[in-house]
Amino acid sequence: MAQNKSDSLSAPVSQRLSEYLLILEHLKSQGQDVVSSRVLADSYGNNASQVRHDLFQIESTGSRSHGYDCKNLSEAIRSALNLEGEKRLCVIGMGNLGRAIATHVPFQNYGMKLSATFDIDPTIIGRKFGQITVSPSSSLEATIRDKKITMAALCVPAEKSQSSCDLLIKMGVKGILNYSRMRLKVPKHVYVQDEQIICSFLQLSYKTSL
Amino acid sequence: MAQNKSDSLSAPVSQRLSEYLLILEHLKSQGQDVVSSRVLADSYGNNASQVRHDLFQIESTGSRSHGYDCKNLSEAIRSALNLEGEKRLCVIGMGNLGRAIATHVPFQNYGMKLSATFDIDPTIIGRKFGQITVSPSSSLEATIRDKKITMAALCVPAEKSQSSCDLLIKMGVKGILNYSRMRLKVPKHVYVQDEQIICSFLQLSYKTSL
DNA sequence: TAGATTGTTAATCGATTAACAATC
DNA sequence: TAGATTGTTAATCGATTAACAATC
Repeated sequence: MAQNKSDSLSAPVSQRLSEYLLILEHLKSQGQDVVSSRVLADSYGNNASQVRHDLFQIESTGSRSHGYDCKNLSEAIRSALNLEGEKRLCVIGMGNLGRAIATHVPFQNYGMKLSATFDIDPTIIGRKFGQITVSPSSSLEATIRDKKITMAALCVPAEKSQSSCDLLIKMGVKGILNYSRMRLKVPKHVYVQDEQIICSFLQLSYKTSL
Repeated sequence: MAQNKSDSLSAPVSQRLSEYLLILEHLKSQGQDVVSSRVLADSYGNNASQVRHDLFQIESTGSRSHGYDCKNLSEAIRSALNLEGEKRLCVIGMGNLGRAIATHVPFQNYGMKLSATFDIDPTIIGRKFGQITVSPSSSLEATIRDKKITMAALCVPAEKSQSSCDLLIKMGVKGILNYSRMRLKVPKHVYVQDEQIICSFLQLSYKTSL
């Protein structure tokens, strides 16, 4: 057995594991039972050595000479990424991006549950996107507390983002995906991941200009 | 002087440079003329040493003892990221995510121009999001050719993504931001960046579970 | 068995951080 | 001048790749 199977995974590794998981789900849906590190690597776009090195860090159980059982591996990755249980999250700001997230992201397949969505606009409050009816922002504090929400996606305009963020943290939210155009100031115990869409385009622009 | 100022930047560096650029634009909008590596680092969330090391790789011109002139630095980063000129791009699939991109991403501030948006749904074709009226997917080939579009954001359902992608590549598109839930198969000369939103949430979930 | 593919360690490579001289 | 901050190199750290024995 040995070492650090239970230590936390580095960011590149956990990132890749979650992408392997999506690939596995797709393979399973196509009736594939087994996959080799080679095939996984071809699909992800890295190499077999890295795939095996990544999987070596979790409780994975490949069969030497036959590759990995898709179902087992999917479960091993889910376990390594702590996807068991049901983490509750909310979306703040139900413009087009908030709607896209509420409507199309398959949280329930990955141990998450979208428990609430919020907006301040009276013409949006009460509408339903995905499974959820939009609540007024004024009910944010009570809702987060009552539904024990621990994560949030922030999809509000730049001016509103820091104040929304402060409120979320005050109510005990531990992780925030920040889609707003402002960087957030947060205490150390809160995890913020910046997802400014323009940056993806800047990267795309740079890479295609080489 | 010396070495590799004109060589291409590594992915982590170009990534961070684009985020520094956003921070600089914000500082400028607040009337800040000058910024130190320390302040930039505090805002980005790394350390001053890394900021200087990153900026060292481009034609930046800080003033020892006073920091960097925001305007100069912004221009130096723009130049390093090849943001000069006007790169034309399109969005395929005008559901909520396509609309969010067309409406809220400030392409024109960063050397890009959204030249077309496409959908197959007749109830969406002809509507206007951002500056652009949605075109029918049937006109995709002609439009990409005529408007010399070189980049695309793919926001279509999983089933449609590979065929849309093939068409884009056939018409000469060099870079694709893939928001669809499928990994794409592309020839080596095409750059694809996967942006599956669920992966951001998986990462958030993992980090907040530690 | 022979062939394929994993598990695992070691080697390489690249990215981050530290340090400090240069200088505004 | 003294203090602040950059520019730049070297040291450290971590991530990726290579290699191959184990084994199904």
